[in-house]
Parts: sequence; C-alpha cells; structure tokens
Amino acid sequence: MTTMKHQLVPQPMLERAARRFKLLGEPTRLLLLNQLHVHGEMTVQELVEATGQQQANVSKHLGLMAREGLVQRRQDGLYAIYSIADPTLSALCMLVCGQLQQQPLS
Amino acid sequence: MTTMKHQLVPQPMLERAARRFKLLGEPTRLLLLNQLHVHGEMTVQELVEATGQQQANVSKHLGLMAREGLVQRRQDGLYAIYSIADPTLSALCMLVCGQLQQQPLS
DNA sequence: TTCACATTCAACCGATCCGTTATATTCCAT
DNA sequence: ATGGAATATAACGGATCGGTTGAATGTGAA
Repeated sequence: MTTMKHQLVPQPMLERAARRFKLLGEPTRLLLLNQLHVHGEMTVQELVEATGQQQANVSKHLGLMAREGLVQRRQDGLYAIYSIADPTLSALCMLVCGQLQQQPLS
Repeated sequence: MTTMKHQLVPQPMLERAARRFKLLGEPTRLLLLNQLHVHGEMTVQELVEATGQQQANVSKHLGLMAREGLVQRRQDGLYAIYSIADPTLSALCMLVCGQLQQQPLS
C-alpha cells in the first residue's frame, strides 16, 4: 500500500491559488467581504459608509475581487450592487480564525 | 428568531487573519509548504534543492512562516529541520483549489 | 583551535501594492 | 439636451515585499 501524500496545491494551480490567498490577505478587503457576508448585497456607497474607506479605494478593491471571481457585481440603475461569489469563503475564514485562536500569539 | 449572520472574521482578528492569508499568497511559499507537506520534515538544503530557490531566500521565507506559526523549526546538529505546524493548512488548500477549479478562469 | 558546512542576518534593488486625488464614465431625472 | 449622482479609471507617492548578494553566526569534525 502506497502512502504517498498528495500535493497541497498541484503545480498548475500554484499561481492561481497564491493569487486567491493574496486577495484575502488585505485587512481592507477582508473588511469589505465581512460587510458583504453580513448584509448580502451592498452598493459601493453602502460599503464606503460601512468601512470608512474612500470611494475610489472601495471601488478598486471590489473591481479586483470581482475580476478574480471572489465577489460578483450586478447593475441596478445607477448603482453597482456587489455580493460574495465564492461559497467557500466562510469556511476558509472559519478555519483560519479557529487555527489562529489556539495558537500562541505571533 | 434572529437570523443575524455572524461575521466572517471578527474585528479583533482582522489583522492577524489577513497576515495569515497573505503568508499563503506567495507562490514560492506555497511551493515550500507543498514540499513540507509531502515529505514531512526537511532541512533547508533539501528545500533549496527541491524548489530551485536560493538558500537565503528559502531561509527567509521559512523564518517568516515559523514566526507566524505556520511551520515549526527543529534543530538537529548542524541542520535546521522544518515541518508544517498548522494542521488546517491542507483543508485550506483543498477548499481553495476546489473552488478555483469550478470557476471560469480569471 | 582551526576549518568546513548549514543556516541566518543585513543591506540593497526593483517590482508590486495600498491609499489618495483628480478625472472620466455612466445612468437617471428634469 | 443638461445637470447631478454613483461608480470606475488614471496617475501618483509612499510603503511593503521578494529575490539577490555578501557577511555573520553557529555547529560539528579534525
């Protein structure tokens, strides 16, 4: 019986996986995702008010995350309405937070 | 019955969670973790040979990940032996890779 | 002690990235 | 068509980061 351990991330996906992780590695983006997760759908303005960030900055982060498929964008008249597109996001954050809690502070 | 959605990442943990995600957001570090996951324990030299990276670079990345509790370091005579310290890492990568596969290429 | 080897540390460079400011675009109401 | 509001885009400055190079530290053998 072979006990070969499978790879963590198969080579062809290394780049993409890193991009996805890096996308989550920004406090501001995590803040935006937090709001979207709690409220479901939000306009850019609502996210601006909820996070205290500048409109251009919020727009830029949302654009980035949308292009990477992490959030999705829907147009309603004058407004752009964003929501989370990655159904695994919640599980990811729970794993990370759980692990961080039972770990001597870094 | 209240249907309040819990936060993705509680405020006090935002910074740390982002740091953890960012740590995983580098192809080279993912490569190192890949090797550690497959082989269990490895010296710096073995990781250098396995990844083709410069020794100083490997050492720097390992030091970073060790300080953040992602890998652990054990000294054996002349050698520094590293291994993965985060038991959730495998699940994290499986989630991300699985999600990336069923997603129109970004 | 002296030497060789494994690893870490420090300094540097180029690239990337975040946040801001200012300008463009798009859509609706009048 | 004109004006105003929501959003996106472009350009910029400062900070961070990854990789390299060279020196320093530490460990074991002779």
